[in-house]
Parts: sequence; C-alpha cells; structure tokens
Amino acid sequence: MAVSKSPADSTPAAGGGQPRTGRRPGENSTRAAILKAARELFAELGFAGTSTRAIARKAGVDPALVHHFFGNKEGVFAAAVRETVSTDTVLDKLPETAGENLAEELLRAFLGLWEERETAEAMVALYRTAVAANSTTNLLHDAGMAPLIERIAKLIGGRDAKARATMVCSQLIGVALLRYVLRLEPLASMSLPRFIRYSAPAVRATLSGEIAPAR
Amino acid sequence: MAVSKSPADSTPAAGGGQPRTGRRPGENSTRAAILKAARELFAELGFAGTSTRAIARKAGVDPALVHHFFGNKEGVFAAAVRETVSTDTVLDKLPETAGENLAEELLRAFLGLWEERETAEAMVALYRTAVAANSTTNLLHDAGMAPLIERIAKLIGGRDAKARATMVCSQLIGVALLRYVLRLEPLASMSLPRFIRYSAPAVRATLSGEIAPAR
DNA sequence: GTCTATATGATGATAGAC
DNA sequence: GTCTATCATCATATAGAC
Repeated sequence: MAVSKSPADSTPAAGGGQPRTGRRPGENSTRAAILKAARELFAELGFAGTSTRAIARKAGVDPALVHHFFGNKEGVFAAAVRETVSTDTVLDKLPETAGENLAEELLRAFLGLWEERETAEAMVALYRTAVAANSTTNLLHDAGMAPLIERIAKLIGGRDAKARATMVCSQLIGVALLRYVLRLEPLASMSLPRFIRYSAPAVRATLSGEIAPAR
Repeated sequence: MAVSKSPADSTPAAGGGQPRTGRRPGENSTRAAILKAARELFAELGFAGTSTRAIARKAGVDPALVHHFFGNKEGVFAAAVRETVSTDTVLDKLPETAGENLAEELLRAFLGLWEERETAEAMVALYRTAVAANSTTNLLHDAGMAPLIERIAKLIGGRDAKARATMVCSQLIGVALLRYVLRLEPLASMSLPRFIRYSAPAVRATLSGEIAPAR
C-alpha cells in the first residue's frame, strides 16, 4: 500500500490550461461525499475495518461509484489522506535556526495538524493504518516524516544529530498518538497549550545534548 | 472486545484434585500450536487482518479446532495475549521509592517485556489491536497500564502526580511503539542499553517537576 | 455519472459424524 | 479430540445498461 499511488483516480486535472470546456465547479458532489465518508470511517475503524460498502452507505451513494472514482479500496484511502493533509505546512512553520523555544515550536507546528477536524481525521486514519500491520508500517515514514527528521537534524546539528532527531520525532509521534488516537486521559482533554507545556520538557531534553555518547 | 474474557476456553482445569483420571501432560499439542500461530499472525497482521483459517493453516490443524478450543476469534486473541504476557512482572521490577535512576529503572522494567520473542509478539499484537480502532482503544489501558500509572504517581508524588505519571506512561508507550512495533530506524537496531540512554533524558525530565503549573 | 446485476472468493461460525 | 460439510454473510471488484 502506498499513499502516493492512485490507481484509477478519474478526476480530470483541474489545472488544465484551457478554461473554456472545463467542468463547472461544484458539480462533483458525490466524489467529495465519498471522500468525507471515507475519512470518517477510516479514522474510526481503521483500514481493514472499513469496507467500501460502508463508505458508500455512509455517503449515501451506490457502492459501485466508490470503485468508479478511486479504482479500489487503497485508492480511496490514498485520496482521502493525500487530499486533506499536507505535511509541508509543518515544515513551513518551523524556524530556520534553533532558538530557545525550539521544543515548543516543534510541538506547536506538528500538533497543529491534529487540531482541525478534517486533517485530524486523516492523520488518525494514517496512524491507525500504519500501526495496524507490518506491511503498512512505512506509511508513517513516507508521509512526510523523513523530511521532518532531516530538518530537525539540521536544526540541532552535532555528531549524532540524525539519531537524536529521530528520537525527537518518535516523541512527537508518541504524544500525538496518545492524545489524538488513543485519547488517553488526562492528556486528551487538556488544552493544547497545557499539553505542550507537559510535553515540552521531554522534547527539550532530547533536543539538547543530554544524551550519553554512542559508546 | 475484552482480553479478560474467554467465551469458550474448553481446556480442562489442570489443577483438579484427583490425579487418577487426569489428562496426560504433553498431550495437548494442537492447542499450543494454535496459540503459537495466533500470536505470530496477530503480531504481524493485527486482529482484523488475521483470519481464524489462516491461524489454523499456519498451525497445521483443522480450522474447526480453532473454534472448538477458543469459541471465537476474540477468544483466540485473548488467550494468546493473556497466556504469554503478565504485566505484573513490570511492577515487580520497580523500586519502592524514587531514587536517582528512576527513569532508567522504569525503562528497563517496561522495555524488558519487549525483549523476549514470545512476549514481544503478544505485546505487538496488543498494541496493534488497541491502535487499530476506536472500539479497542481501551485494551492498552486495561492490560496493566492503569496500575502502572498509579504506581508511578505514588513514586513521584506531588500535586499533579497523576497527570505527570500519565505523561511518563505515554512516553513509555511511545518509545516502545516506535522501536518494537513500527521498528523505526535507527531506534529499532540500537542495543537496549543505548536505547535506554537515548530515552532516559525525556523520561527523567517529565518525572522531575520541570513542568509549568497547571494554569 | 449513476446504477443494476453479478462474478468470485474469503470470512466467522455451527452441527454433527467418527 | 479431530474432522467433513455447510450456512449465512460479507468482501472486493467488474461488466454493462441507462
């Protein structure tokens, strides 16, 4: 399974040069309805637990349309994730140089992805699917984690920057998973600023060089 | 789904009083074979991705035997997890009072569960299933997390001990998930002592009172 | 674009013979 | 304890009429 693949996404490219014979906007409501239903179901039940029939039922459309628009179940999933969340927005919010509050800035930028309903649904679906099985584990890494790790490594520098950056990234994933996916209390009900205050010391400790040398 | 439930576990109680007509030991090899296959498959493919037929196939037994011994799919899962991992061993390894190296001791005790093959399989299966869907989220909390949180809270004390203990616990879960379930590099390939060195600063920072007050 | 009809196969579970 | 046979249901996916 690869999110970047879309076997039969039959939506015509909206950015074609000639605007004259283009499709009228707002016309394609069922495709959007399918995507919305898919996002919600994948977020709640995971990839394996969601059937294309259930998606069609929830969207109020015919089951065959799901395959017509997206080819297969993976296509629906990929479209639902890809068209709602763009991890570039995280990188854009990060500072160019490491300052005093890098830990807080990292947490704010990354957790921001999870604070809006639609992107949160897509992220939850992504995490659920990535954790679900051996074969889908790399979904997380592929979906924007790699550039984030590199960026953090460049920010902190030093000898084992890559390893420490991965560790930081693992903490970001860990806290997001517990607050937004597992909804563990009292973390889930905290306000975002308070949650960041609780998470920041751990991230800061890892960012700084308080780690024993490799050997 | 509840791990503590076992709908039709038809194994006769081995500790019955009269030894005369008891079953001979070592006789029940297929039940063990089913459990072993179940553990491996649940760990690799998750709960939803594993079929009872696949378990039977891998164990080399008839599919009907799976239901005969464990009633249903949930029964197989519950037995596979319950009979291989006991979270009490984690609590037993923890110190009575908080010392200088509490962070390391916590990590060593908890991660120890994941370093042996069979228990690791059961833990991975448990985590995969817990993360997979909304309905199974509480599996993690039920499977020994609650007493661990209370124990940590008692160890660190203070006003918001419960919240900080939960945060610590969330970090334990987070690092375990990334190293053993997602197998994110370079964390997965590190030696355990080195991994603990990398994880300890974050845990220690959360354990100590470096967190801003609630409001 | 939308839907009916259907091909094809896997699934969890049960009843009952040996 | 073990297996055959089977039920009822669900799944993904496709072909083709309107």
